[in-house]
Amino acid sequence: MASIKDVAAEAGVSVATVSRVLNDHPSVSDDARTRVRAAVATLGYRPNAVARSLRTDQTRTLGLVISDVMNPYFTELARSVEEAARALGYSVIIGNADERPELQDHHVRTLLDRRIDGLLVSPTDGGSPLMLEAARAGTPMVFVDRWIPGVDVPVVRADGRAAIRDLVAHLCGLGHRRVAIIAGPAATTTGSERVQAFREALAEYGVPLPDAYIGQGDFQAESGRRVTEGFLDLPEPPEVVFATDNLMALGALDAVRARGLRVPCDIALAAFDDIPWFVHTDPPITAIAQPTGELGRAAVRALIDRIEGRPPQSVTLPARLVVRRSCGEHPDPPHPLSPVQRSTS
Amino acid sequence: MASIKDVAAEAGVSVATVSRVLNDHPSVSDDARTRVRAAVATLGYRPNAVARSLRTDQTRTLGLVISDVMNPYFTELARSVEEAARALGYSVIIGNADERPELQDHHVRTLLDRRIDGLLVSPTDGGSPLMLEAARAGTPMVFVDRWIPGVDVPVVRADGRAAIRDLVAHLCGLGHRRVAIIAGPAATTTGSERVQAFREALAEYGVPLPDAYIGQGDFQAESGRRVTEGFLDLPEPPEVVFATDNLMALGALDAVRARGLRVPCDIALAAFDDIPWFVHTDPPITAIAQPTGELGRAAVRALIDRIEGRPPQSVTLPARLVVRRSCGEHPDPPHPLSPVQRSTS
DNA sequence: CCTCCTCGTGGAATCGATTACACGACTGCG
DNA sequence: CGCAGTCGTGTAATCGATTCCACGAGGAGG
Repeated sequence: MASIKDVAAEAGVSVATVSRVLNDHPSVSDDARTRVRAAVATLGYRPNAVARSLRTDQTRTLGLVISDVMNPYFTELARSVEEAARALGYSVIIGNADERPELQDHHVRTLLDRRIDGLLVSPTDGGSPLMLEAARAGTPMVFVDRWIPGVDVPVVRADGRAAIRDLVAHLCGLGHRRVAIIAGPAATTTGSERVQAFREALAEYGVPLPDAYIGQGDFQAESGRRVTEGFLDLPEPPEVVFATDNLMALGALDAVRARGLRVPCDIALAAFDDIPWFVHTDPPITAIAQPTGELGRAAVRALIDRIEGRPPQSVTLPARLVVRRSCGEHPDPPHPLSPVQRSTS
Repeated sequence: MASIKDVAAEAGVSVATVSRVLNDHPSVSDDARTRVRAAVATLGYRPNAVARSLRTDQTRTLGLVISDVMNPYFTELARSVEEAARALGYSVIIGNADERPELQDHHVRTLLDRRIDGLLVSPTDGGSPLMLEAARAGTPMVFVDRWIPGVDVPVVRADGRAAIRDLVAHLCGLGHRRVAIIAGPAATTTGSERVQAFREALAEYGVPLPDAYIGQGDFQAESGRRVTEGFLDLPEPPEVVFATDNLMALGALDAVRARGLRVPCDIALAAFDDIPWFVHTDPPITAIAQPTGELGRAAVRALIDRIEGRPPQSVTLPARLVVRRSCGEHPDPPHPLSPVQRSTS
């Protein structure tokens, strides 16, 4: 592959001049500029990004470590992050932690070794020493969706509490009193926050949330299935199951089906994180939707602010409830014919 | 950040010795080795991958350019590729082309600029000059899922023809005669191959495939919706719609719903590419499943063979039909000797 | 005792870029 | 005509690693 020296030779100038042309430095004569441009074209020369990064100490690359690529929420997040970064001239390298702390650390380490300019993380656990150390060492970093408390790193996330209150109002309005929740790992902020918000909202309606109705999941489909089976085995099973992410909702649906039960007649179901497929499940699933695209854009903005020396800021955006049919019909149906997607705010 | 020089100073040896310790070179005394190890630990030193890559001319990184990350099929492919690559000591950088040739070229270019060791591509179009050029220039490359004809690059893919014949048999056995297909872009091999296989299989049953029943899609949900609406507007709409990817099937389902029609009573639906959500749609959707994980692993194996100087080989794996309820029930009750695999929901 | 190996080590070149500095040519002004 | 400034360009240092080569010490063998 042609190097800058080959271009210099071909154009009859020094490498310094070639470099200046490449970087649009003003003090280059028109003559030299055109000769260099021609040489670049005939040789099909492309600057070696590795060499350039070594010299300039910047890679124009962002690392994104997410908890689980197979979760459509994170896929969409990754997509919007890449899009926003590309618009600002940055590339993104994605690391998939698969909800496994050691895999998360592996990716953080290799990203750091590659000297990425900044790191976007949705932590799988409560705080790996590696990440803490990186943050302390001054690696530009922003948490997205989940975060680690007590670390001085901006956080970009959605606040689901209002939407969870709306959901509880919806459920109670439907007459449900025995409601259960499939929690995410307590080590994740989203895991504990959603349970707490749910409990508080229920309390406002005088509805208890007994321990037996709190199942411990891990944000993966299989755990949703397992926890739901536990609920169904209870002497008095819940009337509603609220899965705190979409994958666990899928598992819950599996478990309900496997027993030959129907949603919502036999048991109601709601989920955190809305995805396109929820419109088409049987029945369409009531879910809490995050402004995923906005989240990704805001996270990139914050990180690049931090990288380029501007003060970054944390961002919290509201989530919203999207009512469908998986929790039962309203006793007074406003529009009995409309099949899907009503949203409340 | 500490460099190799700092480690050398701390350990009281030369950078050459540090490098030898880092790379497990045999001729280093035990004494020096332990001193270097200690220095590495106290400084928290990590080798700079950028500098190393510049010197060794290898990045131990693979590029993967896929057509659309939001398509669960490709998400899964990406995941299995990353997993297989990691097991062999390589990282993966994913580029999402979003079915747009210019975006595909953008990613190929930045990947090449970063001097990745090899490129895995699922081409969005019939052959960008950039990719052809890269292949000719000797960049290790492997096509996965889709490919560009006439280029000497190994291909790892699933052959859907047998499964499509099974699907046609299933449809004809159900008594359907007016069958339509939503095709992918003709420029992609999968786009044209699936239509052709479908047409040939239908011919064996004496069923025609009129032009009016061939809709042109682009592998995105919106096109599935648009094409399906066109079918429904026909004076004699089809009895079955076969979407050649899962996203277009989703769009088709949308369009059918929007008309207040039901699957499969009013119109049957089948899709290429099976995904977990198809079990839970209303009704569960009959689909052709690819061995996605195997495909990803085989592609990585082929590419790394090529990179490390072993002869790479093309791989073709069979896809298989998964019958669910979206094409209607068999007229004759549960028939266990069906040649195709039934899924238990 | 001298020679020849082997072994561990360090010096220095190298990868492909960027950029500080020096230098020569030219311009303009006094 | 001479001096100062501007402009375009080239030389060389540099980034952080790897690796070839040379060198000195020590052991084995003649």
